[in-house]
Amino acid sequence: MTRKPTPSMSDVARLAGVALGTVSNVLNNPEKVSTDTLARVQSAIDELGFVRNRAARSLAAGTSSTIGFVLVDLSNSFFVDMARGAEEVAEEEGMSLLLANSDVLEAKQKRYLNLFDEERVAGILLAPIPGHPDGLQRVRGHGRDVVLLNDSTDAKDICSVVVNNVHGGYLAARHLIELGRRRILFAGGDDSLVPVRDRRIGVERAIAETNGAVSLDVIVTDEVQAKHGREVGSVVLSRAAADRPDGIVAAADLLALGILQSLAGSDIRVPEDIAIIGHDNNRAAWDGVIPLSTISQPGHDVGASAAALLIEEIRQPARHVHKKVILEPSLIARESTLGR
Amino acid sequence: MTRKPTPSMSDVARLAGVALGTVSNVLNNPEKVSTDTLARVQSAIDELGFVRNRAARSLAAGTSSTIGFVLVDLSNSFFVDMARGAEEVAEEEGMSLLLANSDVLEAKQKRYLNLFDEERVAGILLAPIPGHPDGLQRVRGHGRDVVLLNDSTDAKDICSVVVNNVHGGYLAARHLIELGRRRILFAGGDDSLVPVRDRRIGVERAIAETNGAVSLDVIVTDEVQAKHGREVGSVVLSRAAADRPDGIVAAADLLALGILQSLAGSDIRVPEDIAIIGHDNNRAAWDGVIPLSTISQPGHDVGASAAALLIEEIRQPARHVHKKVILEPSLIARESTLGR
DNA sequence: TTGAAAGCGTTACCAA
DNA sequence: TTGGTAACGCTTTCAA
Repeated sequence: MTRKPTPSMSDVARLAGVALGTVSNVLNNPEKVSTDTLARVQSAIDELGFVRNRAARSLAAGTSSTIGFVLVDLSNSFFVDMARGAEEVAEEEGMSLLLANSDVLEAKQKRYLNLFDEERVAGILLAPIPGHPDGLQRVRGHGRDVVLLNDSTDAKDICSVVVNNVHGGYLAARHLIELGRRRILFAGGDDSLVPVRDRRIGVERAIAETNGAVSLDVIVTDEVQAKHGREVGSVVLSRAAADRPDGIVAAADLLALGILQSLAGSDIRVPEDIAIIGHDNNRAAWDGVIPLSTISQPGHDVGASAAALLIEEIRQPARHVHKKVILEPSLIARESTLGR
Repeated sequence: MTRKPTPSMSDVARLAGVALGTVSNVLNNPEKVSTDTLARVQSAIDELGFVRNRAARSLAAGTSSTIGFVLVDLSNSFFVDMARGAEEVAEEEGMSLLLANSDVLEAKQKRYLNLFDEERVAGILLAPIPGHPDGLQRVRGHGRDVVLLNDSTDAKDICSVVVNNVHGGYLAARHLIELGRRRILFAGGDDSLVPVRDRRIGVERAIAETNGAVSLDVIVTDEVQAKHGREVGSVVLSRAAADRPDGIVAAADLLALGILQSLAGSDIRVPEDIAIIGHDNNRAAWDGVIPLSTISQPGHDVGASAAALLIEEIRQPARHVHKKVILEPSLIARESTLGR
């Protein structure tokens, strides 16, 4: 099979018997071309199977219409939601969104940031490795527009969109308190995980508002996977009934799920004896045997706002003002707190 | 903030006091440059904060080192696994992988296929919308190399990597049979979903091998979500005990999970009374209260093989032979069939 | 080893 | 409205 060289605009021009610039106009400013020239060029394009060369295009025009999104973890539906939200906005605005997964590896994050930089994309969305917005400064230094998702920086010259995790923790605790729970347990990782720390702070705030009517206990886990939740469950089970909590706020749904699992093997009933609420609205959570109440992250909106911010920055650099957008999570109550 | 224009190679050349071609050599053939010229150019690059322009690069060189992966559904971990597998291989081979999510929408699939085509990527990986490898022929026609994932076509001039779903169904049924189950139920969507159909065929094959010792019953669901599984559960519960299956093969894990949920509310014990096995090894499955046995899709390997095939095709078009690679799924037995 | 110059396929401008 | 032509930033000969 002989592979014909890809036809170029000049091939099209020759076949249609017009000048090169005219072909360009047919593609980019069709209204500036007479009807029959347009038709002639169009059929030449079809006949040749011509496909625009974006490399040449963006080189000549000095602009690109694609946005690069470097995200930390595709296995986490929160980030996939962001991608979807960003994609919708980008599409509405006539831009395309390309994804790169850093997979929680600094080296990859740096590589892809650099790739998009070399690619001269119109702008970059970055959901960085927690606490590692590396390479960001480099890219910023090159004048490329960047918006941070689910993370923020002290730098004032960059937009970011984050979720109010403090409020998330607060909502979770309030929910349990309103259901009449008086001995609350917060389970989560240590303070190095900022979202976890914020959620705990929110919980503490809700507890404080009760003026001592509700007690708070905290168990710090190594991570926030189901496995660690099962460990929390064992600890709870090992206590005398009177010392057990009647409500648990877990810093993540998988953690909550683990707790649910270990409690399922005992005579403790959920939510009658212990109500449980998690965070993130993972699919794993609501598809469980006991659907888990949770604090839902507005992933879709995070992505959409970030993309909107980025596009504004790209299109109106002069009037654009850098800002930090804070989105609110919301409560989704299911069986693990409400019962059937 | 005044935004300096991005420096180019000629700026670097001027600052370093060398010719343009020398700078290019420093970047691409450093061994052809004397040590001190190299150092001088390097420091000029650093001083200016120079970043290669890939558009110009690929335009001039006529080649690209990025691969585009258009995938159908980022919410499905199977495809995310493929992306990860493909990324690993691409990275080893010095290429970058960019992702685009078609989100089960034909229009988007076409758009992104076209984008990568215009971008003149080195090659394209496509995990198409089931039964809709649209736009594929167009892209292929332009001479771009494409490899199909989790789908195949009659066309002989294209590589594809698929999973042997018939074998998956067979493995699932064999597992139940070996555990002593004699009344098997297969639950899944209708035949328009090829993977589901294939799994059913595999189950039928395993049943046939028993020469009538094991019976098969089939329930066709609208889709394969947890919700539909709960419906299947109700049907089973509504039957007289003697008419109930003692083993269920579900075409997907979410479906199995739904069945598990509705059975949990009854006095039927899993797996003592009914053993259940799903398909796909979704996280939702193994994080459940009763860890679900499942047939695991080799997503990672599908992605890795596809990327390897694509890169071979890109690098050695002459000696490359198009092939269809069939990967085998494997059994992961957990509590829902084995018990504790 | 280094330098100079010819493309690569577009866009954008100016003249016709 | 159309045609011609100079960039765009790089790679790749070919000479020096």
